[in-house]
Amino acid sequence: MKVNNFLRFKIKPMSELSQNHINIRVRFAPSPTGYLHVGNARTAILNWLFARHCGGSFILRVEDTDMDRSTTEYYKELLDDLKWLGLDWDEGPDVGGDFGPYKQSDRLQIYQDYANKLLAQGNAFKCYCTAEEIKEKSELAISKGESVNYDGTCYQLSQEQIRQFESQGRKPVIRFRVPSEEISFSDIVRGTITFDGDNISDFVILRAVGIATYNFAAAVDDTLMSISHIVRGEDHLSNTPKQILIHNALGHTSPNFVHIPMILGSDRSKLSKRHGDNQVRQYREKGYFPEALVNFLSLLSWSSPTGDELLSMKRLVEEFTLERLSKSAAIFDLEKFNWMNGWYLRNIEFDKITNMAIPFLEKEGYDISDETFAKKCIGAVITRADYLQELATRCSIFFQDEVMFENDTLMKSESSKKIFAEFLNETKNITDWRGETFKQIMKTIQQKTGVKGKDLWMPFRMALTGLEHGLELPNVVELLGLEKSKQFIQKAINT
RNA sequence: GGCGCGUUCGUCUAGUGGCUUAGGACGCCGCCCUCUCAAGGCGGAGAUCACGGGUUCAAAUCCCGUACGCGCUACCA
Repeated sequence: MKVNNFLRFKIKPMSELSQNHINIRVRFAPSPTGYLHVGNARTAILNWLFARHCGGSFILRVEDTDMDRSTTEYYKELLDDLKWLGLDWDEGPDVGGDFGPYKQSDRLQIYQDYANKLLAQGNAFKCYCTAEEIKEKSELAISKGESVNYDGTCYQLSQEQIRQFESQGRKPVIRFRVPSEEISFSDIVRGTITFDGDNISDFVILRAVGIATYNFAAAVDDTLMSISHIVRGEDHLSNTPKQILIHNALGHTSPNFVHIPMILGSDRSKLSKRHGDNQVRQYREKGYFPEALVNFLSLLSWSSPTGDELLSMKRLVEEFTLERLSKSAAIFDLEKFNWMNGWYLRNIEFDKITNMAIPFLEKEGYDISDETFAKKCIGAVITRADYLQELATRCSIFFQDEVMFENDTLMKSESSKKIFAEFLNETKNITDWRGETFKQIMKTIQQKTGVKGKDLWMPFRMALTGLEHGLELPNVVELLGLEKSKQFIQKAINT
């Protein structure tokens, strides 16, 4: 039987007007079971933007109730990646706060107490069914076309039955008893959403080992931490009625819900390793910029009212509102992200770029003892790279001792041999070697040999860099220096 | 299987009943610049607004249905 309890569960919708109040409290609640996923990063970013836009609080809560998969190593890396993104939090496991502790593993007693309260109130019950028994029953239900619900085996156990289970060594879990009624709530992105309790199974809130499960811990903490808006991924939409049920049973008011769309891979399935890099750390290691990642990720399912896309953190904070969140999932388009990062590469202050790029050059094994030289190399290739690792790779032409030709047929022609020979001849007495000098020599070669344009420049580019297309040669030779330039041309002649 | 959510150019999106011959960005193509390739500037192609019904003088925008996609259905989060 369904009892319409709509009014009881209805969440008062909060308009953007009231969001300007100071008591906006949002949280990012990751579990430290791996490196930060870009989807989670986007959730963190949106929470942070919302909090900063409203002058509210951004809280970091670590959900490590899965003891098997959570590690302190990942916990540290998580914080590190969030900081790298430029996010900061007002309360969290590392900075403390009035609503701590902020690590769920430090709150286990709280969950046990609340579970006992629900037990005493009759909102929960001990269940001795094994995982195997439950699985068997749910498969049967599916085969019959029914929704997979707990069948109530342990609702009314006698003392005798309990004794029997205990003597078998069974440890009970605590399940929440889902009432047979409608659960309705207002999602700021999606509007009113209604679930029927009859379609929700009695779910475990406390494991046999006494540790709370996600839905329970999250529901308890969100109210205890006075969270005003839960901004999280759409994959939690179906968890929401369970959490509301818990809030309600505990006599708490539910926060506002904001379910943001998922980020998908190119084939529209959930973004995973298969699609390439899906961790913040991977982009970080390739030399993408945090401000570019934040910019790009915030534009997945959100847009500025101005229509602009290149947005600083400052502008994102100023312009971000929940109203402009879209409902549909977005594909992570690496090509567009590359473009955006490339834009940052070319627009961030050059000194900052070089400081960030130098470690990447080092990693390539280049000799960067001459910093001025390294900077010039970076400047020479900056328009041809989208991220620092690519930039470093492109700098190889300045540090290699030998040129590997992409295509050597170009250099075997009569005219190529002629212009190369002329080059060696012209540089015999040169001491002052700059790009201008090279240009002059090229002009002279052209006059003497009659070779010009592509036929003149292409062989030189191939001889000096090994590439058919690429940099402005005067720049290249200046950085290469006279000796190396001559040496490379000599090698080209011998090819 | 059940329940929930979603669906505008290849991709990210604007659009909240007439301002829309559906706008912008990435990518693609062309032109300019130029020794080449980038970068930059300019321009172009690209969407019967998933499909089918309604409501309305008028619908991408409101309602219903269908299809497809995604999520949840764990003693994961």
